Amino acid sequence: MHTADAVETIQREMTVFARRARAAAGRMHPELSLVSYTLLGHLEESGGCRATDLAVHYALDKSTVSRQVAGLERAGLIERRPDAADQRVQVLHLTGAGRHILAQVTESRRAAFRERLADWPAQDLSRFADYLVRYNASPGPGRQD
Amino acid sequence: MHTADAVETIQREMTVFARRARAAAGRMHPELSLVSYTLLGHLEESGGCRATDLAVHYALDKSTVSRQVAGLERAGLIERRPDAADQRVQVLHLTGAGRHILAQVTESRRAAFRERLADWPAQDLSRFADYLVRYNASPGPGRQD
DNA sequence: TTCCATGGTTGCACAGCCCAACCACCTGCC
DNA sequence: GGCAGGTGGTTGGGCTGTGCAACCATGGAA
Repeated sequence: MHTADAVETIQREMTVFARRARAAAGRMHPELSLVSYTLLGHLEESGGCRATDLAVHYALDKSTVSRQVAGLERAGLIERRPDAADQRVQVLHLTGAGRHILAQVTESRRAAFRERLADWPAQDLSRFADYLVRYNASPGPGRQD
Repeated sequence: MHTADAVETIQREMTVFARRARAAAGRMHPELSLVSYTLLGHLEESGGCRATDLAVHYALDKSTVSRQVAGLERAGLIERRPDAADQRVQVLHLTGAGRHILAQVTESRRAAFRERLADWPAQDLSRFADYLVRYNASPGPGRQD
């Protein structure tokens, strides 16, 4: 495959994937949208952070994050803790329930991916993962984090 | 990288990508949403098809496609032609303007991807493209096409 | 001819998003 | 101290994309 074709293909396939991912996530886990899942995952990974951090990391408007966070708190999946050093700040943390749901959804997502990738040779899997990381890590439009 | 980790990584990175793609596309091309772009692209590629075909291919509700198509027609980017064999059917075709805009957006998207992938070795590009095709082609949740 | 399937549209509701305006707090400078 | 400008967060308003359900028109088979 020539380089130009490869770039073209990557563009098209990434787009197709993006077009489907949200809907697929919604069908798989009606209880936790793709957005919520992502935010929860980030909280777990970071061990708690501010709403602004989430907004910056995901290139979302702070109002969007604010409403998502409000929803997640209403659902009892996260809690806000005051920051001792700055009264404006609320540090967001997963609750037990949040951690539980996140683990469940992660597991079922993982199972779906595993099934889908079941017949891939290990080396291909590993390379694919590497390429995705490299792609997402590269600077580009829509990447302000 | 172990297989389990690779699967985990692929899941996470694909999700991150999906989270960003729509917004990035919107920022890059306010005149043509990711959805419209995708539909136009499919029309170009297929040389004209029915709304139902689009809906099936992209796992969208037919009402969604109907509205998208209406918008694209209003914008003068596509036209509907009656199907001689079935009076219910409207075959959708790109107009000259549609072809023109699609080419522009494709080119600028291609440029963005190219820049982003500029320092990738050709072999990696080609393998990455191949993996994405393979992934998208595999059956899985959210894939009814 | 009658009945069901299929292609498409419309009404309705909802999620996710952004922008702008706003409040509360922090920080630096006078 | 006190004011100005920056920062974290919320709220109001509006748009797009989406699905579901109900509907209409046409096609096709019993």
